[in-house]
Amino acid sequence: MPETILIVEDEPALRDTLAYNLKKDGFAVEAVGDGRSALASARTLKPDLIILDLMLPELDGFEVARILRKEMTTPILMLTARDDEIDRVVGLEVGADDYLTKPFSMRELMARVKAQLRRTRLIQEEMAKSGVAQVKQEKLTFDNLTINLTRREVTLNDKPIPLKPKEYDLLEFFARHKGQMLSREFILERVWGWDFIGDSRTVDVHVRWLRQKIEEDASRPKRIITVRGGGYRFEG
Amino acid sequence: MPETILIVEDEPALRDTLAYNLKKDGFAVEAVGDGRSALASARTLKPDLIILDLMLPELDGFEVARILRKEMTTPILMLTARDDEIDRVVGLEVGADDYLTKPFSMRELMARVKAQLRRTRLIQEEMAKSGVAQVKQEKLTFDNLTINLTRREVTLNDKPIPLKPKEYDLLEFFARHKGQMLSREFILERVWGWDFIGDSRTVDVHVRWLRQKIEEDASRPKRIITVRGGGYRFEG
DNA sequence: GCTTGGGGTTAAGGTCTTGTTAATGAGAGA
DNA sequence: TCTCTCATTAACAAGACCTTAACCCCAAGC
Repeated sequence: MPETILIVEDEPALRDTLAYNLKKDGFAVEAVGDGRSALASARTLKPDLIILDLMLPELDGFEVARILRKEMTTPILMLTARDDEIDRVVGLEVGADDYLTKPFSMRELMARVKAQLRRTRLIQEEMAKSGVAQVKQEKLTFDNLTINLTRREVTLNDKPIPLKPKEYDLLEFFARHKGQMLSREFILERVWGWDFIGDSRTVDVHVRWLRQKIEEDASRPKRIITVRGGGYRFEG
Repeated sequence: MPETILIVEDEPALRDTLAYNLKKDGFAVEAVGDGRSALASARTLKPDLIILDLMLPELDGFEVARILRKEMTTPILMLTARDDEIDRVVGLEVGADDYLTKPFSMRELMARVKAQLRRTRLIQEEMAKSGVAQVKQEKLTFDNLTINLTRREVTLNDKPIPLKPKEYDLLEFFARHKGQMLSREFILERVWGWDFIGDSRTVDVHVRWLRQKIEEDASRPKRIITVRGGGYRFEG
């Protein structure tokens, strides 16, 4: 439900500030520090907006933007250090949707993020209006398991699986972080909310319910793997 | 065919500079100096983008933007004199897509104009690809339920169903977003308006009334489905 | 084999969401 | 101004859902 934002910034201090402020405003935030992880995260996370620093280790922002542009229409907000890079950033070469020149104020960034997201929503609206209301349905697919983000519905072998709200949230979160080991604390923070006070065993219970619904054999899970002493890992 | 840009700026010097530079880059430019003409031009000209100064005689930029937003999705780039107006400009109150704080460089303006237009073009391509009809739809039909958009009338089994204004708005909105989960907040924002302050339970009540009128068995709805923890979903 | 600790499993409250109804208020039109 | 319609909100009921806590089981180390 909350909109997801991917931050790609190698400088830890700025990255944290960005993440903090966006979270405070109710966004689901994921932050990475290099180009290669950026690609990976963008692909599995399917964020609603990407904040991308131009200067990056491994694979610079130019490259990342160019690649992502071919794969998705997700709006990209570029962070540049030098004013004279603007032309390349916004031009056909990269195709960012917006940019900010460092240093910038957090207020300005928030304003631009919101403007960008609102535009996206407006456009979808427009598409719906101009005819058959078939907006593209966003989905995450793993074999015979599909999570339809637009419908907030999960199907297994094309049969809808009724999930309780928290189960769905949890599964979506797992799916967006496929292959990563996720500690109970991390899951609680992101799915339940930073203000959740309670037992981390709560996660276990929900995992069990999920397993019963999406695993072939819940007692021998293949999708949601237990990492003893660590947490869980979703394998797809 | 060149893209058309409408400039709304009361200061002649700046207006001419803007027009000159945009023309030089191949845009078709129309420039006006006050809010009232802005509305008129925007309506007849249907520009691809509007550059709108905040401070205007007759009708200020806030008002102009607010009015135009309800009529069209044309991207609006706001020019503001003061940094602290950003929040209002980009916020829900006005809904500009981008803004520039005076003074700004022409290069920066051009960059933002192009970014904005680029995105619009991208989206249109996307729309074309997904085969969305260009023609305005007159009716939306779902089995035995028909929504006549031009007449603003709903029939079930060819029998007209009397709907109250908000009920109709809500139903049309659902219909245009068939298959999408819609949160109460989203519905409120779109059907009630950006500026609606109030209880999200309001939606529930209207949904109930709608269900009573268009569902076969209102207590076991097949069209307007409750998505627990999420909102509602119209299934057609 | 035994011990230990983490994870699995279950069911009982307690809490939160939604459905439903009715009263109040706002606004249009007579 | 009065009347009527419609929108909004409050309040309660019903039921779905979440959390906790208790108990069980298994894996790994001894």
